[in-house]
Amino acid sequence: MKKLIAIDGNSLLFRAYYAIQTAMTSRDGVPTNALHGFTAMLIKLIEMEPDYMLVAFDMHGGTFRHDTYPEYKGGRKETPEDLRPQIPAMRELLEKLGIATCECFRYEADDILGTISKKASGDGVFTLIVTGDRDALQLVSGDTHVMLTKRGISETVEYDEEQLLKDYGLTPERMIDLKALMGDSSDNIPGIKGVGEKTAKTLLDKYGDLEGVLANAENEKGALQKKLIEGADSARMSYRIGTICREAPISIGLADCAFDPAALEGGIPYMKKLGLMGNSARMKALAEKGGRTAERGAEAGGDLPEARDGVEVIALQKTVTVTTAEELEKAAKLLIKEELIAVHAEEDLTVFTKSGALYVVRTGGSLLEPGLAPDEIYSALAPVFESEKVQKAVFDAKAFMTELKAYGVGFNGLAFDLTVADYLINAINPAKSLTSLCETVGVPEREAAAVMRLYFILSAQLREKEVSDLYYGVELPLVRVLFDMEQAGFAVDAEALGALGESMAGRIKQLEAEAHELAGHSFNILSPKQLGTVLFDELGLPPGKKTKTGYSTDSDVLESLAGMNPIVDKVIEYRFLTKLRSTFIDAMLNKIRDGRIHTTLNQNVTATGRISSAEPNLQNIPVRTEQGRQIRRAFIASPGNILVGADYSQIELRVLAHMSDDATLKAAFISGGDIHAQTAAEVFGVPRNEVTKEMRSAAKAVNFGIVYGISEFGLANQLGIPRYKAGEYIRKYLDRCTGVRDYMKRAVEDAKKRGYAVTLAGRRRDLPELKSGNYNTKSFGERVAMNMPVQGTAADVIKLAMVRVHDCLERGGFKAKLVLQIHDELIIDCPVEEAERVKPLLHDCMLGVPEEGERPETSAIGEKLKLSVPLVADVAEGRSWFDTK
DNA sequence: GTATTCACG
DNA sequence: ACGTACGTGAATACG
Repeated sequence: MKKLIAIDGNSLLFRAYYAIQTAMTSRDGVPTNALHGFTAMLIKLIEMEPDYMLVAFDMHGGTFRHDTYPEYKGGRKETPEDLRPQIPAMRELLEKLGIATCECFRYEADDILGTISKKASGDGVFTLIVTGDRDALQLVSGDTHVMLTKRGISETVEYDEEQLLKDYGLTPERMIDLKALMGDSSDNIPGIKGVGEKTAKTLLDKYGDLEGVLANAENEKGALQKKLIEGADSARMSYRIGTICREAPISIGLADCAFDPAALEGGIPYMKKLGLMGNSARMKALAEKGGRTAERGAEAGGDLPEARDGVEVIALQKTVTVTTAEELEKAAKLLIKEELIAVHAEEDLTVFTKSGALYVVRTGGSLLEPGLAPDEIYSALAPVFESEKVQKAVFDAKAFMTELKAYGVGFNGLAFDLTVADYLINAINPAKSLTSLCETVGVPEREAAAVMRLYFILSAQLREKEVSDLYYGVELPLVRVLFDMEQAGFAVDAEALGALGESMAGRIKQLEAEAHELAGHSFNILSPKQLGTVLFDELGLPPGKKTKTGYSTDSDVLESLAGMNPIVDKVIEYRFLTKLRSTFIDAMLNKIRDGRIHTTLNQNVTATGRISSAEPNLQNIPVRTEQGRQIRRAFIASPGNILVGADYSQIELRVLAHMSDDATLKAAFISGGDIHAQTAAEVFGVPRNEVTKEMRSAAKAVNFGIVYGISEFGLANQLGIPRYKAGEYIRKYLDRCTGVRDYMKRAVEDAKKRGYAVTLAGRRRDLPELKSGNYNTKSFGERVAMNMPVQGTAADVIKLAMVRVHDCLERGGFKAKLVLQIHDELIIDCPVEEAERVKPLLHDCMLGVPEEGERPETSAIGEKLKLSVPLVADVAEGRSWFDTK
């Protein structure tokens, strides 16, 4: 099927302009920041080998859709001064590159895209619309996809009907209804006032479409009913404004958009003139490639670049396209004999073998194009994926395993995970997609062929950075551990959780009413802006800190106001309770699937090596307040099971004691007892039995501060004491713990010298901040240089423990399963009869007892993580998470 | 989309 | 003189 790429020129330039704020100009002084971004994107799109290309532009001076409605005020933002000259420059460049452009009097770029894609569809041509404007999503169909840019233009998401349904829960046509209801402030589409995305979605789910919603207005309650009735006209107008025209009188046809890569050559001199050096080189390569392909008659592959940097490269020998069940069977038979394959599933499933064969398994399929359904593909290839003998390299193995699992297919024989390797090589900007990884590493292939190439390149980089043992010993085996934890999920008592929420409703209502009463009028307590007005302007309370946008109303400020006006306590409690309810009760209830919550555990997000949890985050379930902690009663063991939990005691301070080799700190841990009290005794120079509560809590703050890379200001802030006093504490601490003082100094010096901070297991974090001339940036870098090795080593320790626990449970034939990790804590859902054996197993693994027959890399990391102070882990059990303490 | 706030380690 | 504690994720408000 032929392919048209249709681009919204204005939208993309706008996005690129905001994404790249650095001032750049061409030789004759034209600003070029947006041009850089745009051409980079253009190159990316040309690499997709379109048959047709078109860039559409807005034409100003009133547009058809808008000025048919006199009540519509128009919503076009002023084009920034230094973006303006870039638009004609872009058009000139496109012309020289032989890429068609189009504008249409009284129509927007959107309408042109809508019109050309409809034409293409009629001619049996597939269209990819590229824009930053979500409005375009209404154009999605079987043969029209929309690629949206995100975070400026660096990331893109391609929407087909399925993806749209997944992200928005709506069909393309209903996207217009959604906008008609919720409006769009950036386009000045009014919608219905007071109806946001959530309400709009709920209404559409209930009544189908906009007219259905409006017809059923009287079925809704109170305020919403009123809004719907009063806003009906506004919504209908918004609907018409929001509907992209697909019959615009454009002067261009599909044939005019025919794209010839060889013609790109013509734009190179102009690109150089504009100062787009890097991009012009890439463009030139594309032009040459295009020329050659044209001469040879579009023969794919065959000209892979030579091996570089001494890295082994497997040349492509042949491409096998699989479109029928018979071909699939044949491919499965051949693949099962392979020792190593690279696999990638994005649009098509691709497999690249060690012998250089590329299999492209066509998914989806349509009347026009053959293809296979995912369940056919996966079940036919199941023996390959499930075989330990066929080793596999994958971009994101956990995601792939999750995909397979949805079709009941397992996965074994993980040889390499690119995302995890990339994370060890550069933890700060982990790759978001295979394509972006290819770009940063400079790999020309795509899909499975790229996975194979990257496998060789990244494994060499792991060796260079001396993180191979950490990778093969901990991070790679951890992929399956995390996958199993996600799949297992945490059992939740939905009724108990719901009841807890119900029980709070009355109090929340009461507090709200009381706060409004005390303010003398109703207002939104959760709006920092409105709350600030009430507290500081109307009630005359003294404002403390300020934020960028106005008064700060955070809990520090509110605490300091307590007692000055009874409203303050109401606000504090109101905030607290609504936080518990919305984040930890309502949101959790929405995430329960067959009685369990399945979080996603991210292995490549944090800069220090920790794991993070999302959708939902189970690592921040309340514990510090008694009322918040009640939520943990709803997190329970499976029927017939019990939860076994264990947490490390003071793991970061123990790691610090080891790394600094500080005599005082080490002695404190070796003798055992209360570390904060001991620190207090040292800092305040009193015997242990004379340490007061206040002294202990001050010492505790100092200990935290030390781990974070202490500063006088930070400690003073935390404790609410004057700076000189905080300085005194720190000096006293460091005078007593000279080993820590030396360590801090050394940590910064070493990081400066090496350019990165490093943990005991060898995990690195690059620290370009240390080279900065900016005091703040540099100071931040210094604190990170002190903190990362400590926090990161603690992460190394518990990750190693997780791999061992998982392995021991599996090999011991236990039914018990790890279900959660919270940085220094592990939780196992354990059959009652296994508990007495699982508890010591968990404890041993956490304390670093090596396992018999584990892989040598794991043992090597175990050796590196042996500390000179004892590790302590407290094990407990209970029916609910509340009880495992 | 960004800012603010707050939950956890 | 500068202006901060380290690492996360999520809900809400608002332009």
